[in-house]
Amino acid sequence: MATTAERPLRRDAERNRQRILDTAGLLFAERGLGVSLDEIARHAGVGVGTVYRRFPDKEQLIDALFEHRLAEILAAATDSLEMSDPWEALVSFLERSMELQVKDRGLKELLLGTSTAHARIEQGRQQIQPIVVALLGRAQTAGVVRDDINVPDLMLLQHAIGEAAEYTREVAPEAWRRVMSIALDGLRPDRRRPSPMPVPPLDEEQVVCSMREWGLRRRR
Amino acid sequence: MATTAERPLRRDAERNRQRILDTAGLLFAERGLGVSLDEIARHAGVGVGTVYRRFPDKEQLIDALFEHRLAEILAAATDSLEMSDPWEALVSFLERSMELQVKDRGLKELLLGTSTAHARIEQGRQQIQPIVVALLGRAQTAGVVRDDINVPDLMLLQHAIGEAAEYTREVAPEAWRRVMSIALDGLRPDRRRPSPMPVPPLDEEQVVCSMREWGLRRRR
DNA sequence: ACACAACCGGAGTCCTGGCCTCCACTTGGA
DNA sequence: TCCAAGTGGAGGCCAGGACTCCGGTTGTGT
Repeated sequence: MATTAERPLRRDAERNRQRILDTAGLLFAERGLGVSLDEIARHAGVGVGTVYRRFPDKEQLIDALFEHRLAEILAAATDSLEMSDPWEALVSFLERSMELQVKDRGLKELLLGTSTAHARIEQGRQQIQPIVVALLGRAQTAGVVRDDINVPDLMLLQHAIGEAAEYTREVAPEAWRRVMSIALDGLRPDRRRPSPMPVPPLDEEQVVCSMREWGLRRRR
Repeated sequence: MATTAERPLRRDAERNRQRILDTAGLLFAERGLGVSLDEIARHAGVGVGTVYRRFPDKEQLIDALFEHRLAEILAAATDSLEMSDPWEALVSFLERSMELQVKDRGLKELLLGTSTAHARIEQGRQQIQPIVVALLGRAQTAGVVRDDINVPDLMLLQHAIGEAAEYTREVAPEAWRRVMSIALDGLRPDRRRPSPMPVPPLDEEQVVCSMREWGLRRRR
């Protein structure tokens, strides 16, 4: 108690705090939660000390940073729930959620990773869960989604598609939509024809590039 | 020239060499290519020096180790090509290939990763490629696979499913088959009903466990 | 049985990279 | 003006991987 807003930061300090938050957001988004605080400091044009003074540990930085990101996914879920077509509703949520995760690698790691040690994130997840249950349930009772799948299947699917996105992110950042399209077609109980592909397929060269990029992204 | 089998190793040396190869195989399979030679030495019950004497660098160890693994995939491909039903042929290859990759994480990394610096692996890949083209082509002209997908799409799918497998590997090592089943249903140009799921879905607890495992597998 | 080249283990060096502390210097603002 | 608040970044600490070296051991040809 009496810890928050003890007293306003000096103006330069506040400015630095914001800079750190901003760059951390960027770096986490494009390289995942693994980036070091030193690196964030360097990119923010600020000393390491400054970072550590403001955020005693990485957890706090992450929590501060991802709260509203989580809220975005929650919003996507509730928005979708309001759509009248049960299939469109589910698809719209899955799509929006994937878009957010593709744009922000850190968010994805937070969503999929260890639950402990991020109370707020855990709480966010638990707000989202029932909505997903509702979305899936509605689609299934409407008969537009096969009923032998459950929510964990959707999670797995999201994770899988997310990795495909990761693989091609440098070369064809939208290619994951093809994978998703295939998966969505696979969720239907029956259908006459494939849904049209949202983006063109990868060509030979893009594959080679993706392989190279991916290879050296995991240091070796 | 005159380098191979210069002279047979002393018997104990040969025994150690084999031990190193064996344990390296195991460790690469379950933890990926990232494991250090020191660790391999420790698990093999052998000094680090012995490892480095026998395999001047990791590349050579890896090449020696994965040549026949690659051959297995190639065999899966050619075997499948001989099957009469074009759909069954494609499915059988994809399934076998995934099984191998799930069993051996190192193999997967090699298949998907950097092409350079592993000439033999690259060559193996190039033997497999045309067979996959044939498998897919045959299925498409037979009208059992939608024709707006190409080989890179299959790669992406494999990568994606592989990650789902990675995610649940400790808790439900067969769960990836559900994802694959959905994806396969998504590949058909049309169908009346979903194919039956090969394994039961994850329950709540398994999801939580997977999240935890996955979280701490990427150190943090 | 003996000698010795081949082989062994693993302590030790070097290096990279993360986390975090400390303190001499700057600066905002009462 | 003055000083508490704030700053930067050198440097300590530690983990862990790659690789070397050498005193000691062992297989083997004779």
